[in-house]
Amino acid sequence: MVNDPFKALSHPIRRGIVERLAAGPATVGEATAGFGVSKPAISKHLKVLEETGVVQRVVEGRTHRLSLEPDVLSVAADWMDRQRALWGRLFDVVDEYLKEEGSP
Amino acid sequence: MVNDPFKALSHPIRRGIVERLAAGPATVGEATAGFGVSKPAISKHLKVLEETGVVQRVVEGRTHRLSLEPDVLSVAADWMDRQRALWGRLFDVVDEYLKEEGSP
DNA sequence: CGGATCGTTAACCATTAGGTGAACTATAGC
DNA sequence: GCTATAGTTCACCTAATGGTTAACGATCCG
Repeated sequence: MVNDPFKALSHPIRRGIVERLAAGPATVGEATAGFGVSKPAISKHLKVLEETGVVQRVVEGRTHRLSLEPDVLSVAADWMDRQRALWGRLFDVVDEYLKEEGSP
Repeated sequence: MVNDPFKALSHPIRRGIVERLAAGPATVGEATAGFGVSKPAISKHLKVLEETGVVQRVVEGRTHRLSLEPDVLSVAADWMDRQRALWGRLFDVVDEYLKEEGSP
Protein backbone atom coordinates (compact mmCIF):
# COMPACT_ATOMS: atom_id res chain seq x y z
CA MET A 1 0.00 0.00 0.00
CA VAL A 2 1.34 3.34 -1.02
CA ASN A 3 0.61 6.24 1.27
CA ASP A 4 3.42 8.62 0.39
CA PRO A 5 2.09 11.46 -1.76
CA PHE A 6 5.57 12.20 -3.11
CA LYS A 7 5.70 8.70 -4.40
CA ALA A 8 2.15 8.92 -5.71
CA LEU A 9 3.16 11.92 -7.81
CA SER A 10 6.48 10.51 -8.89
CA HIS A 11 4.98 9.18 -12.11
CA PRO A 12 4.14 11.55 -14.98
CA ILE A 13 0.92 9.71 -15.87
CA ARG A 14 -0.36 10.08 -12.32
CA ARG A 15 0.49 13.77 -12.32
CA GLY A 16 -1.33 14.03 -15.64
CA ILE A 17 -4.42 12.42 -14.16
CA VAL A 18 -4.36 14.77 -11.18
CA GLU A 19 -4.07 17.79 -13.44
CA ARG A 20 -7.01 16.65 -15.50
CA LEU A 21 -9.14 15.98 -12.46
CA ALA A 22 -8.20 19.39 -11.18
CA ALA A 23 -10.26 20.77 -14.07
CA GLY A 24 -13.26 18.91 -12.70
CA PRO A 25 -14.49 15.39 -11.96
CA ALA A 26 -14.40 12.89 -14.77
CA THR A 27 -14.88 9.24 -15.52
CA VAL A 28 -11.90 6.94 -15.74
CA GLY A 29 -12.06 7.02 -19.52
CA GLU A 30 -12.26 10.80 -19.67
CA ALA A 31 -9.55 11.42 -17.12
CA THR A 32 -7.08 8.98 -18.58
CA ALA A 33 -7.52 9.13 -22.35
CA GLY A 34 -4.48 9.65 -24.48
CA PHE A 35 -1.76 8.50 -22.14
CA GLY A 36 -0.87 5.74 -24.53
CA VAL A 37 -0.98 2.88 -22.07
CA SER A 38 -3.39 -0.01 -21.64
CA LYS A 39 -6.41 0.03 -19.37
CA PRO A 40 -4.85 -2.25 -16.76
CA ALA A 41 -1.93 0.17 -16.48
CA ILE A 42 -4.37 3.03 -15.94
CA SER A 43 -6.21 0.99 -13.36
CA LYS A 44 -3.03 0.55 -11.36
CA HIS A 45 -2.17 4.24 -11.45
CA LEU A 46 -5.67 5.08 -10.25
CA LYS A 47 -5.33 2.59 -7.44
CA VAL A 48 -2.16 4.31 -6.26
CA LEU A 49 -3.79 7.73 -6.42
CA GLU A 50 -6.81 6.41 -4.55
CA GLU A 51 -4.79 4.70 -1.85
CA THR A 52 -2.87 7.87 -1.11
CA GLY A 53 -6.13 9.77 -0.84
CA VAL A 54 -5.37 11.97 -3.82
CA VAL A 55 -8.31 10.76 -5.85
CA GLN A 56 -11.74 9.65 -4.81
CA ARG A 57 -13.95 7.30 -6.74
CA VAL A 58 -17.73 6.96 -6.88
CA VAL A 59 -19.17 4.12 -8.90
CA GLU A 60 -22.05 5.35 -11.00
CA GLY A 61 -23.55 2.49 -12.90
CA ARG A 62 -20.88 1.04 -15.09
CA THR A 63 -18.71 4.14 -15.01
CA HIS A 64 -16.58 5.39 -12.16
CA ARG A 65 -16.61 9.07 -11.38
CA LEU A 66 -13.22 10.31 -10.20
CA SER A 67 -12.63 13.52 -8.34
CA LEU A 68 -9.90 15.18 -6.38
CA GLU A 69 -12.31 16.14 -3.64
CA PRO A 70 -16.10 16.47 -3.93
CA ASP A 71 -16.39 17.64 -0.32
CA VAL A 72 -14.13 20.62 0.24
CA LEU A 73 -13.12 19.44 3.70
CA SER A 74 -12.12 15.98 2.61
CA VAL A 75 -9.15 14.00 1.51
CA ALA A 76 -7.55 15.98 -1.28
CA ALA A 77 -7.58 19.25 0.62
CA ASP A 78 -5.90 17.59 3.58
CA TRP A 79 -3.40 16.08 1.28
CA MET A 80 -2.65 19.41 -0.35
CA ASP A 81 -2.27 21.10 3.00
CA ARG A 82 0.14 18.43 4.10
CA GLN A 83 2.12 18.95 0.92
CA ARG A 84 2.13 22.70 1.28
CA ALA A 85 3.32 22.40 4.85
CA LEU A 86 6.08 20.02 3.85
CA TRP A 87 7.29 22.01 0.93
CA GLY A 88 6.85 25.26 2.78
CA ARG A 89 9.07 24.04 5.54
CA LEU A 90 11.60 22.87 3.01
CA PHE A 91 11.52 26.18 1.18
CA ASP A 92 11.80 28.15 4.39
CA VAL A 93 14.97 26.52 5.59
CA VAL A 94 16.53 26.56 2.15
CA ASP A 95 15.63 30.21 1.67
CA GLU A 96 17.20 31.03 5.00
CA TYR A 97 20.32 29.16 4.04
CA LEU A 98 20.56 30.94 0.71
CA LYS A 99 20.06 34.29 2.42
CA GLU A 100 22.84 33.56 4.87
CA GLU A 101 25.16 32.41 2.12
CA GLY A 102 24.27 35.34 -0.09
CA SER A 103 25.61 38.07 2.23
CA PRO A 104 28.12 36.93 4.80
CA MET B 1 19.70 8.99 -15.52
CA VAL B 2 17.07 10.51 -13.34
CA ASN B 3 16.11 14.07 -14.06
CA ASP B 4 12.63 14.24 -12.58
CA PRO B 5 12.71 16.10 -9.27
CA PHE B 6 9.47 14.47 -8.15
CA LYS B 7 11.14 11.15 -8.55
CA ALA B 8 14.30 12.37 -6.85
CA LEU B 9 12.24 13.32 -3.81
CA SER B 10 10.12 10.19 -3.83
CA HIS B 11 12.39 8.47 -1.34
CA PRO B 12 12.31 9.45 2.35
CA ILE B 13 16.06 9.16 2.76
CA ARG B 14 16.64 11.59 -0.11
CA ARG B 15 14.14 14.03 1.36
CA GLY B 16 15.95 13.66 4.67
CA ILE B 17 19.25 14.51 3.06
CA VAL B 18 17.78 17.58 1.39
CA GLU B 19 16.31 18.78 4.66
CA ARG B 20 19.64 18.41 6.39
CA LEU B 21 21.51 20.20 3.65
CA ALA B 22 18.93 22.93 3.82
CA ALA B 23 20.36 23.74 7.25
CA GLY B 24 23.72 24.31 5.58
CA PRO B 25 26.42 22.48 3.63
CA ALA B 26 27.81 19.29 5.10
CA THR B 27 30.04 16.38 4.28
CA VAL B 28 28.54 13.11 3.13
CA GLY B 29 29.01 11.62 6.57
CA GLU B 30 27.42 14.58 8.33
CA ALA B 31 24.50 14.88 5.95
CA THR B 32 23.65 11.21 5.91
CA ALA B 33 24.33 9.91 9.41
CA GLY B 34 21.65 7.93 11.13
CA PHE B 35 19.61 6.79 8.20
CA GLY B 36 20.37 3.19 9.06
CA VAL B 37 21.61 2.11 5.68
CA SER B 38 25.06 1.26 4.38
CA LYS B 39 27.44 3.72 2.77
CA PRO B 40 26.95 2.38 -0.76
CA ALA B 41 23.21 2.91 -0.38
CA ILE B 42 23.86 6.50 0.67
CA SER B 43 26.18 6.93 -2.26
CA LYS B 44 23.44 5.95 -4.65
CA HIS B 45 20.92 8.34 -3.15
CA LEU B 46 23.46 11.14 -3.41
CA LYS B 47 24.05 10.29 -7.03
CA VAL B 48 20.34 10.63 -7.76
CA LEU B 49 20.15 13.97 -5.96
CA GLU B 50 23.22 15.17 -7.80
CA GLU B 51 21.99 14.07 -11.21
CA THR B 52 18.72 15.93 -10.75
CA GLY B 53 20.63 19.05 -9.76
CA VAL B 54 19.24 19.09 -6.26
CA VAL B 55 22.60 18.64 -4.58
CA GLN B 56 26.02 19.85 -5.55
CA ARG B 57 29.27 18.25 -4.54
CA VAL B 58 32.75 19.69 -4.06
CA VAL B 59 35.56 17.31 -3.27
CA GLU B 60 37.73 18.69 -0.47
CA GLY B 61 40.58 16.37 0.21
CA ARG B 62 39.13 13.06 1.20
CA THR B 63 35.75 14.44 2.17
CA HIS B 64 33.02 15.67 -0.14
CA ARG B 65 31.21 18.87 0.71
CA LEU B 66 27.54 18.73 -0.24
CA SER B 67 25.31 21.72 -0.65
CA LEU B 68 21.94 22.57 -2.05
CA GLU B 69 23.36 25.61 -3.78
CA PRO B 70 26.58 27.43 -2.95
CA ASP B 71 25.99 30.00 -5.68
CA VAL B 72 22.61 31.61 -5.14
CA LEU B 73 21.86 31.72 -8.85
CA SER B 74 22.66 28.12 -9.52
CA VAL B 75 21.11 24.71 -9.65
CA ALA B 76 19.02 24.37 -6.51
CA ALA B 77 17.33 27.72 -6.92
CA ASP B 78 16.37 26.86 -10.48
CA TRP B 79 15.14 23.54 -9.29
CA MET B 80 13.05 25.11 -6.56
CA ASP B 81 11.59 27.63 -8.96
CA ARG B 82 10.63 24.88 -11.32
CA GLN B 83 8.98 23.02 -8.46
CA ARG B 84 7.16 26.08 -7.25
CA ALA B 85 5.90 26.78 -10.73
CA LEU B 86 4.71 23.22 -11.16
CA TRP B 87 3.00 22.96 -7.84
CA GLY B 88 1.67 26.46 -8.11
CA ARG B 89 -0.04 25.59 -11.35
CA LEU B 90 -1.43 22.44 -9.82
CA PHE B 91 -2.70 24.26 -6.76
CA ASP B 92 -4.23 27.00 -8.86
CA VAL B 93 -6.39 24.74 -10.94
CA VAL B 94 -7.37 22.62 -7.97
CA ASP B 95 -8.23 25.68 -5.92
CA GLU B 96 -10.39 26.97 -8.72
CA TYR B 97 -12.16 23.67 -8.97
CA LEU B 98 -12.79 23.56 -5.25
CA LYS B 99 -14.11 27.09 -5.32
CA GLU B 100 -16.51 26.25 -8.12
CA GLU B 101 -17.69 23.10 -6.37
CA GLY B 102 -18.04 24.85 -3.05
CA SER B 103 -20.75 27.32 -4.13
CA PRO B 104 -22.70 26.37 -7.21
C1' DC C 1 55.85 4.14 5.47
C1' DG C 2 51.58 2.27 7.58
C1' DG C 3 47.19 2.56 9.40
C1' DA C 4 42.86 4.86 9.83
C1' DT C 5 39.17 7.50 7.61
C1' DC C 6 36.01 9.15 3.89
C1' DG C 7 33.73 7.84 0.25
C1' DT C 8 33.03 5.37 -4.18
C1' DT C 9 32.70 1.40 -7.36
C1' DA C 10 31.69 -3.43 -8.51
C1' DA C 11 28.95 -7.41 -8.32
C1' DC C 12 25.16 -9.28 -6.72
C1' DC C 13 20.32 -10.00 -4.79
C1' DA C 14 15.32 -9.22 -3.63
C1' DT C 15 11.50 -6.40 -4.19
C1' DT C 16 8.70 -3.16 -6.42
C1' DA C 17 6.96 -0.71 -10.36
C1' DG C 18 5.10 -0.45 -14.68
C1' DG C 19 3.64 -2.64 -18.52
C1' DT C 20 1.07 -6.31 -21.34
C1' DG C 21 -2.96 -9.55 -23.15
C1' DA C 22 -6.74 -12.30 -21.73
C1' DA C 23 -10.53 -13.03 -19.04
C1' DC C 24 -13.96 -11.36 -16.11
C1' DT C 25 -17.92 -8.29 -13.86
C1' DA C 26 -21.43 -5.31 -14.34
C1' DT C 27 -24.29 -2.04 -16.45
C1' DA C 28 -26.54 0.02 -20.59
C1' DG C 29 -29.32 -0.22 -24.45
C1' DC C 30 -31.56 -2.40 -28.27
C1' DG D 1 -31.69 -12.06 -24.16
C1' DC D 2 -27.80 -10.25 -26.63
C1' DT D 3 -24.25 -7.28 -27.46
C1' DA D 4 -21.48 -3.32 -26.62
C1' DT D 5 -19.16 -0.56 -23.19
C1' DA D 6 -16.59 0.72 -18.76
C1' DG D 7 -13.53 -0.80 -15.95
C1' DT D 8 -11.16 -4.26 -13.03
C1' DT D 9 -8.60 -8.41 -11.92
C1' DC D 10 -5.39 -12.14 -13.15
C1' DA D 11 -1.13 -14.00 -14.62
C1' DC D 12 2.85 -12.85 -16.40
C1' DC D 13 7.15 -10.29 -17.92
C1' DT D 14 10.91 -6.84 -17.71
C1' DA D 15 13.39 -3.20 -15.90
C1' DA D 16 14.38 -0.19 -12.31
C1' DT D 17 15.01 0.56 -7.12
C1' DG D 18 17.11 -0.09 -3.06
C1' DG D 19 19.77 -2.77 -0.46
C1' DT D 20 23.94 -5.71 0.73
C1' DT D 21 29.21 -7.14 1.18
C1' DA D 22 33.77 -6.78 -0.52
C1' DA D 23 37.21 -4.35 -2.63
C1' DC D 24 39.14 -0.17 -4.00
C1' DG D 25 41.07 4.99 -4.25
C1' DA D 26 42.53 8.81 -2.06
C1' DT D 27 43.80 11.51 1.74
C1' DC D 28 45.23 12.46 6.33
C1' DC D 29 48.25 11.68 10.24
C1' DG D 30 51.28 9.14 13.54
